[in-house]
Amino acid sequence: MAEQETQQPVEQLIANRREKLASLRELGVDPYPRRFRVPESIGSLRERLDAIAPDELSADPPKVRMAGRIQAIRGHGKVAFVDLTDGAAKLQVYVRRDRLGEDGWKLFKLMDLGDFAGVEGEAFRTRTGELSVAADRVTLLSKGLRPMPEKYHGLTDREARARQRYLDLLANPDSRAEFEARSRLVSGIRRFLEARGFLEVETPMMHPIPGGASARPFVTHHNTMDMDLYLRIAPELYLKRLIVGGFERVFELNRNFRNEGISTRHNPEFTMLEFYWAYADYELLMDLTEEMICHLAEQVVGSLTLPWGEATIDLKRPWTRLSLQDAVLTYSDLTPEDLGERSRLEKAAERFGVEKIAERTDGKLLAELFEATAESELMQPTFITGFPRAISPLAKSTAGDPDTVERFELYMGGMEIANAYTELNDPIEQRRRFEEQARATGGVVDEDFLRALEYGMPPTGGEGIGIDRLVMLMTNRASIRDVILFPLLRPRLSE
RNA sequence: GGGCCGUUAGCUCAGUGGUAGAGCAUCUGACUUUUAAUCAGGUGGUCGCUGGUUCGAUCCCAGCACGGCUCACCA
Repeated sequence: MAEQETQQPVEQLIANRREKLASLRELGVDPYPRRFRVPESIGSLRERLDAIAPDELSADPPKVRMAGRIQAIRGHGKVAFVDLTDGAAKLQVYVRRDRLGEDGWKLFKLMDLGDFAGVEGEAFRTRTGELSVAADRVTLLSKGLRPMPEKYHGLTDREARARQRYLDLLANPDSRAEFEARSRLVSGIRRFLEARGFLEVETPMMHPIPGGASARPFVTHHNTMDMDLYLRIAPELYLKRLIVGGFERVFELNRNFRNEGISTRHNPEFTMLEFYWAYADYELLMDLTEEMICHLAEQVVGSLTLPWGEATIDLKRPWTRLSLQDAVLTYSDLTPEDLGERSRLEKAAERFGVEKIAERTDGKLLAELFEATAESELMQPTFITGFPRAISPLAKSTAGDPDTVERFELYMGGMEIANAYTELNDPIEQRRRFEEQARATGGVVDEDFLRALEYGMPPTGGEGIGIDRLVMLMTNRASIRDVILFPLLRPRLSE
């Protein structure tokens, strides 16, 4: 209907395909049939056929059956070559008019790039040696109405790639490979931890009290209970309740939500691994972290050296361990005296552009100086230790040094990757820290968590690893948006 | 939120103060072993949106939208 309306260009291309769709229906063809069973993927079919010697293949051509998306059509008059792909692999189909018959050929001519097709035929090799299937029958499995991205350059516009990820995955094999790598990484983590007796658990994503980190939460509301809830900023306090409950090794690998700025390293929802290990401490966690990340790199990348922009990250163990203070001293011209008394510290902070100096504690200033001087320089895997107690409310203090805690952060590629500590399990000390924090920032004390600690929590080591950033490192991507299938973007008004 | 940059055909990209071009895709024709098939011809544009300057703006200026990088916020 309404054919005389002014047609926009895409609409013309769509109209072409809709006309073919109508023609197919007139021929009695269902353009969206219910099923087309295939015994195997194109990749596995290919592999099987590749193993057959050429003369054997031509002597006794195997009957094959496969399905996939039409990626290319090279027409040659009464013959055509079609690339059929299932995303992972592709196999060429040789279509002949005399082999399909008039009806089959007419039907084939109504197919377009991007349509899904089922093919039955015989395998053979062309004279250039290309493994192919001579089609006896081509069945339309799904008609596409929109034109596919260009075959050679793919889809490069970064905004379009993120908004229409399905097109990115279709058109850019590299992108697909990176998300497959992400999947292998996540599954590798599960197997690694399960093999060591860790139990995967699921704790609430909606919290009555946000806790476990200091970021601003997203707020939502439950109507029938008439209560505000916060999307979790960290699962930490729930996982430790499970340690209290007697699960001695637990992990959770899922989303956290933080209502903060967006950058190449921050997405409002991101994936975090947190695990807790009873009777362990942060020293053991460092060993486990080295072991796990090396294991994952070998599994996902196949190597312990990771290309990272202009640099190369070498995961060979052992990794450098450096205190927060030594890191600042190493990556700046500051002296130990500059980091000593308050006035010197403030001066140093000012010199490196730290803001709100007056209202920040000594420990916070040191951490700020670390960020300003060392963080972006830490390319090789480095455990930073010696964190001030004042910025670590959930960590146990170092023996003989009440101002420092048993905590480390792992840095690689100039990014924070992990954060871990020997968990504070003294309920009285934990209450003091919470109350101190509540006074300073106006937060709410999680009484239920404190009550759990009062029942007794064993000495425990706990760690969080930012999975998106780890994927960035393993796939050499500079932006977190490249490793999240559907990163948050503002909606576009048109469309 | 600040700074810098970008937005041209479905896709990938050129380009100019005088109403826009290429390749791929699409359409028509030729072609029975091609593979970024080839050859010939055609269709396709609100040059992100809105204003301003100008005889004339896709181009210059301003605002807005969306995106990229970066700083800030933030672990």
